[in-house]
Amino acid sequence: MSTKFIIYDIIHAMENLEIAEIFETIADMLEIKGENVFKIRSYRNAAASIEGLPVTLKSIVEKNPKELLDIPGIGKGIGEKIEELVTKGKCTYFNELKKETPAGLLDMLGISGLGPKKVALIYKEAGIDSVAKLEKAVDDKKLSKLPGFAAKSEEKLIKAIADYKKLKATAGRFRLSMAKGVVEDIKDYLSELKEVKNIDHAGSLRRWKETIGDLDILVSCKSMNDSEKVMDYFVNYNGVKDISLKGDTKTTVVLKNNMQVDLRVVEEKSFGAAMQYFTGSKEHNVVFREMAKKKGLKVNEYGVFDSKDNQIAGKTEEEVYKAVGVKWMTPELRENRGELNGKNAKLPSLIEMAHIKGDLHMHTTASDGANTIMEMAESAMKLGYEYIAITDHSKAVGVAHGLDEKRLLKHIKDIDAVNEELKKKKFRILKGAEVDILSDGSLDYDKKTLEKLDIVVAAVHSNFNMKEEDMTERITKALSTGLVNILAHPTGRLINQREPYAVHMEKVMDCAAKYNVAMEVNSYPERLDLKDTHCMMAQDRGLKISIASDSHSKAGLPNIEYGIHVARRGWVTKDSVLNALSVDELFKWLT
DNA sequence: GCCGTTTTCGGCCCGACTGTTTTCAGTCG
Repeated sequence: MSTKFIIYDIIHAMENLEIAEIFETIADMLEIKGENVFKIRSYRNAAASIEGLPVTLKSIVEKNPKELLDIPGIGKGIGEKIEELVTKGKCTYFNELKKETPAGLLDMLGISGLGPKKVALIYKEAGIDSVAKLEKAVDDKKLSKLPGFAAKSEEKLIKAIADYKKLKATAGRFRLSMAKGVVEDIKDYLSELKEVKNIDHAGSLRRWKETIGDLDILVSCKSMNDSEKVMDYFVNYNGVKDISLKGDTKTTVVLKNNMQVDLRVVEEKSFGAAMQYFTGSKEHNVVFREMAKKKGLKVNEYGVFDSKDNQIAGKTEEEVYKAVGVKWMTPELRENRGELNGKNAKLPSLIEMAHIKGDLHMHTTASDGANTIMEMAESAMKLGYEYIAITDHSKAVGVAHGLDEKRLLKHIKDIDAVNEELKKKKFRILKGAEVDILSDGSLDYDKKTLEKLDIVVAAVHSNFNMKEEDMTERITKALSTGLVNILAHPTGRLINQREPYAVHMEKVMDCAAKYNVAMEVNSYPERLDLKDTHCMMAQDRGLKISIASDSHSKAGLPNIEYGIHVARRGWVTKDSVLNALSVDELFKWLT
């Protein structure tokens, strides 16, 4: 092996998410150091910008490093650091900072109530540089000697350290579907109070982010005199474990499942402004408020105010946007990806539930589903669909009672029979299968059997032992047979367990484009792994996107809602969605 | 460190809650 190859192997090509994380860490270290706050913000902006990027930084650097400067939030300094990270696999500035900042200090920042100033103080005055040492110091009552740390601070720290450890075990974020269930329950509970006029949830859940950090709920009352009553009632919700803080307008609790919930109470004339404010994203709001400022206006959670501090908008979100000269936009778009003032300020017309004509991934009792072919079809008709595809597991997934050739052939006949029955209702069931790409390098069935199917969904099932390069290779091999119509969960990973590698996704998408394979946005609550950025990557390549429920019961069909919203976050339009096609158009695409 | 329809310097979003203060800094979202 030549030296060149050895070096390439050692230097692991830096991925977008890793680079974003390095900039976040740099920002944390600069905060502890007490650096200029705007410099710190620049690093955080750059990190956020990189996270939402639909292309790899590696591909930009390879093409032309100067194009890095076109990315919002990235200038000369950070651009150079990205180039160094991509080509050399390291960042000198980052390494220098690391030398002067003990790693444990960064962990300590994760403890609620401890910010950079206090961490720096504890480190300087008491030499504490890890969560473990901090825990011991609190136990030994050593912290109370420090300025600003009285008895109450220590008491709070003990709790905060315990919470930190628990939250770390759950990686700090929760699945969208779980968060949705919890928030609806709390909203039901709060609406029983007659003082509550309006109630809705905001935050990343309203933006339908794939994972949720905490819940934000907003309530409006006729008079702020009622707010205390609302807060008292809220903290008595039976899921509440701890009350973190409680005031007239803002209360924060931690639920028994360690989820944090913020409740805000505002007057009715401010409800829209508060919804806008707390829906975010933070980056979207910063740009929005800057735009307002340029027009001599001020935006906060109570409304839009003119130079004389008169409120000119605030009751509804629409009027808040309008007052600043922006058309209201759906929360999924509010990520500062150019939706406010970018070159493409013309917003896309996004896919909607009403556009969906069918669902191309579901299971029946033949493998691990709970309902029959007919039951699934009837439920789909109730949703107004024209067609579905039955795609039971192949024999590769033994635990799911996957079908071998013989059982698949019988399954096909069964589907034919149901199709015959539903003919007069003009409903069509496509004969399909979900094959597993990683199993043995084949597509689980021979070519003759696969050609009897209308549609083949190829899935990459979780395999934590397989190297990313090997996964890419197997996917490429499978797609190049020309027998696959849809590629499902190409990362093979479940959310929160491991992030997919951007380079892997880029190669897979290029391959899918070459063989005209659609990418699936999977709505199964445990998955949702084709993320917003992946949808953008797919659309950039002209790929069709299949938004599927992957339901294992008739009750699971409406879960497609989650996939639709994730696709909307990725600016997916109706034209890109495979299952927005009519049944005739779909068959035309398949052949 | 980034940015520009007040442009190459001088800005950079806004407010609630807490604890320990004696009027506010730190943290958080």
